[in-house]
Amino acid sequence: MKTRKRFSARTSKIVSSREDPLSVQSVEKAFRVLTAFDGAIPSMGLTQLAASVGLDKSAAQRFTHTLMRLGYLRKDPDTRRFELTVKMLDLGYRYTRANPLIQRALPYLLHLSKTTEETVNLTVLDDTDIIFVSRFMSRHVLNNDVIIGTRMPAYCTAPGIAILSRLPPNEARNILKRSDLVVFTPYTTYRMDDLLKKLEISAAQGYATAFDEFYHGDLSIAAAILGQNRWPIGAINIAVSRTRFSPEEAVERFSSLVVAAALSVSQISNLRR
Amino acid sequence: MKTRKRFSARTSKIVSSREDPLSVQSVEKAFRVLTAFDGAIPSMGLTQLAASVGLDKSAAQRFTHTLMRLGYLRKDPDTRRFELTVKMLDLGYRYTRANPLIQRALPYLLHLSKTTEETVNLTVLDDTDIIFVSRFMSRHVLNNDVIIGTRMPAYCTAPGIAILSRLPPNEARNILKRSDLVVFTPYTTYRMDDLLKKLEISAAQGYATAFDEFYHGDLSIAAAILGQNRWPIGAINIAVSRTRFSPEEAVERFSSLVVAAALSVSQISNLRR
DNA sequence: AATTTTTGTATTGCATTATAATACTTTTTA
DNA sequence: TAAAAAGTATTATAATGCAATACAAAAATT
Repeated sequence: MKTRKRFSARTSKIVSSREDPLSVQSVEKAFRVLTAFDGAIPSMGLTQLAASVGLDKSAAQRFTHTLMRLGYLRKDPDTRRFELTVKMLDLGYRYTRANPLIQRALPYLLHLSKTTEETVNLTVLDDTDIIFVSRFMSRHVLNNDVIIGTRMPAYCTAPGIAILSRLPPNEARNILKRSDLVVFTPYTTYRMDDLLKKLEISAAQGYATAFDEFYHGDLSIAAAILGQNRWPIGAINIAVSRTRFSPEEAVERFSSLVVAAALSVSQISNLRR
Repeated sequence: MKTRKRFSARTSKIVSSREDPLSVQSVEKAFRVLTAFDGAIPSMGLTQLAASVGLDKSAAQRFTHTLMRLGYLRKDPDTRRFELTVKMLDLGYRYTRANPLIQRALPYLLHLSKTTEETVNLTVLDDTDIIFVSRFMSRHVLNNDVIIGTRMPAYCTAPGIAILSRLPPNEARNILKRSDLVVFTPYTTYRMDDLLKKLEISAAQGYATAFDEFYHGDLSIAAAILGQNRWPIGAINIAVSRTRFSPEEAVERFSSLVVAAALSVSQISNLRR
């Protein structure tokens, strides 16, 4: 009867291991535990954690123990709740330091930041999102809760459109199709044909714009960075506040700077096709 | 007889598992693989990776496979070398968002940053190091390769001294003893009794200073943030360039601001003992 | 250009490791 | 104060992860 219980209990696991026998399930579970914590759920007790990641108490126990030993998790001695440790930052730090694009772009971003005194970002694409990987905020900055690691949908951001516009058209189209096209503001471009038109315009002029599409009052101008195969590997953008510039002024002032910086970081001689 | 076989076959592993049978070794190995990459070694082939983390090729194969499936590692299709993906940033991001100290401190840091127009940092202690967890750079910034996640030795930084000075004296002493006291500049404080004196001064005046101790030309003033038990949980510092201020001017201008901000973020009514 | 060596990929039987049940302890709630 | 819930510790079992091996594909060398 013991065996029977076990059998029924593990059916799903057996299936999943069959699907990919090379994959180490313990590792996957450990990451399930780690990624159970975020801004909404900053700490959990063992039972709560176990429930939230779909493990039994024993398993949760072993993984929390392991992750504590490795230093990524700590348990508050009073509340006995688990929380992430600062060592988690090491992981992101490793990526930043190991990434040649970020290292190569750094001086250009700094230069842009100092000459314009506006907010300058480097972003990369991850499926349907862009992720901020390097950021220099101006003192006029609008938005303080965009930090390194923040994700935004590609379709409604200047960097996202700039990157998509340099992908083969059907690739870009696929990404847009997969995207959850939410209307964040009255100015959000969300209709597929409007988005495709934006891509065309971006490809033609060499830079993309997004005015009030995600945040109210945010004017953003971006140009894609291309790798050796002319494949877009990221984007540089400048973001300014509508209170200080009109869209036209912003384009006039910053588009050529952004394009020039993106070209400098690109591993090719000319951004145009 | 089973037990006997176990014993002979895998002596080293048995030892380690005996020491801590609750720990999941696969997870530990996965993290060995992930943390093999950094600025110095941004990418590796399978064999090289296996050698560098002390796994055989089979194991390296399974862990890279697993980590790729989870999205933290990618393999360049041309070079077949592995590298970290931007998903690593998610992990650090989770910590930042889940950490109540960082969230609580944010508005005060922003305020400091805007009013002073100087570089403002929030740091926490991790053993003998401080780690930058939040940072607002001024345009006069000296040092561009300090980013979120950067570690520095506590003993030669203002935030480090500020934090240590609020620990029980023998705790602070133990940390200093464990520290590798490197002389970075001619002004680095590295003798134990000088360091202890710095702690005393910091405790007495409520803020710590570090002038040219790690970077030439860097003047830093820090105050510790205390938790409910008056235990230091981090520090706020302002860093300015010697080209623009003398140490005395910097102290005069910024020490009270830093102390006030740290007190505001602290969960107590008064920074003094 | 051919050969050797190195590196990467795929497969499999075996036994160690991870598992999950259970018992026990402590804390919280009623 | 009792009951319930949460956390901790232990252990037999078998499924998982292991490492050997074979195969394939690039580099490196001749």
